[in-house]
Amino acid sequence: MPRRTAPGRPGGADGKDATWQAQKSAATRNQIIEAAIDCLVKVGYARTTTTRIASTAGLSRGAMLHHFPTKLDIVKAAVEALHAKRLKAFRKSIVAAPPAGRGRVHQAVQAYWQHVRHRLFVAFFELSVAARTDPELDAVLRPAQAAFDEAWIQTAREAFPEWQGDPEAFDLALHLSRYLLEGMSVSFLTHEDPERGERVLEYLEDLLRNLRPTGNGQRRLRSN
Amino acid sequence: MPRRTAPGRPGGADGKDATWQAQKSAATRNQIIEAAIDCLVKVGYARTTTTRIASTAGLSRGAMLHHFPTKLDIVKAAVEALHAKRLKAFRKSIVAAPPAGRGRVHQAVQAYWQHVRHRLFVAFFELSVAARTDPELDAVLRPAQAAFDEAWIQTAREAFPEWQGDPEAFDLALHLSRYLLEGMSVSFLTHEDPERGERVLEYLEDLLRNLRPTGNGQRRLRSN
DNA sequence: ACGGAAAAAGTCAAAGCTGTTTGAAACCGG
DNA sequence: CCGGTTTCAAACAGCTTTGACTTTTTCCGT
Repeated sequence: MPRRTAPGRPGGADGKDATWQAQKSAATRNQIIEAAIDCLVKVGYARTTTTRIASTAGLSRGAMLHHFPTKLDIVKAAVEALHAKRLKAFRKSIVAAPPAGRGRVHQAVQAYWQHVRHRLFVAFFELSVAARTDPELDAVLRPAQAAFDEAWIQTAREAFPEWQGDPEAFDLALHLSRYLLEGMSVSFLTHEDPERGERVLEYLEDLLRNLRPTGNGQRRLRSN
Repeated sequence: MPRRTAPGRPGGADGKDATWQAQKSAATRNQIIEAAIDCLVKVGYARTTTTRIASTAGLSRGAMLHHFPTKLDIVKAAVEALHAKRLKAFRKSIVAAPPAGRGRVHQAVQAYWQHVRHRLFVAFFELSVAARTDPELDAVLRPAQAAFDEAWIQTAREAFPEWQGDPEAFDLALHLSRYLLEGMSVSFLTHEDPERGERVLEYLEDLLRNLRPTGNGQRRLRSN
């Protein structure tokens, strides 16, 4: 019977305090994961090499490879950590919304806008783009993304019960906001100066206020 | 006095028919550029190597390097060709819009939607993402992108004179459409199945119809 | 203190990439 | 036909990356 906690398990997972060594191992793994996310943001996926990750984490490549035998193992762990952090941050910002009034939509839009401006989104975005042409990475990212999307939508449903009377409007509002804000964020990331988003953000808030169900299940905005 | 047209100049640029050799040279360069764009779409920027471009173009790497001494030279030529093609395609699709009525907004939205779904947009997108973390590439792409944006906006202004009574509304409509459709396209490129865009496209058309000036310079949609 | 396990570091081979150089083939005007 | 130019192809050197393997150091229970 092994006498020590296996590497990778967080300390205390078996109900007993982990040895210092096991805790140190878990801390090193976390350090590597943080370094990987850092590299994704700073130099993009293509230049996120095992050499650069190890250097950023402050240990040798050999040491790093002891914890994660292949680069894909690091990427898997980074994807998992990334999505957990993003979901946690999103939940936290959503609960800060006022219970009613104009400020509620404003806060929700600002929350998602900050979400897509965050370095964690940049890291995720780099992985997404690389996965388009990398089947191995796609096989890792796709299920994780599906799980994230499911949890994200569930979080939004719970946070905005007043919309559930009109699921169709809610679905439209959710996707409209997501595409628009992610599109704007990507534009600012790649080639635009982030100075012209405010008008669009205000307009989106107006749209969501008009889309919001009024109690009779009917949206106010009508086509010409 | 040189007796032959310099490589790189299109045949007939000096007012005389180019030699067959010069035409062949121009055709080879075009072949290389097409191959580079193909590689960007198929394998992404990071894997678009000189080896792969030459192979796709159907000639040796040495031959290719005779025409473009460095990889950045190929990229520069590809960026130029890409933007010229995208602008041409955009202009062509815009003039197909009906002169008035509901169909006008529909056609304009469909035109831009097809534009951002096209392989040329994918190639441009790959370059954009790579340029975020590559100063050398950014130095090439940024001015080209600025010129493209300028020409694109000018094309839109000329194609939609009825909006010019309300430049603010036009600017909002333009950016709203762009961010939304590019965000949706990027989502479909990277991780989503392209099956849920229709509701959003219809909604965008409604928004644009509501934003369109009615002659008294006032938008119909109002905030709560 | 000791032996075994784990963590850390160093080394190696293979593969691939880029830009440079050299050589061969094709083209063209005199 | 010939010499010069252009296009094409091959070879080379230098660099970087990855995963595997070996060695060293640290840690821990007996």
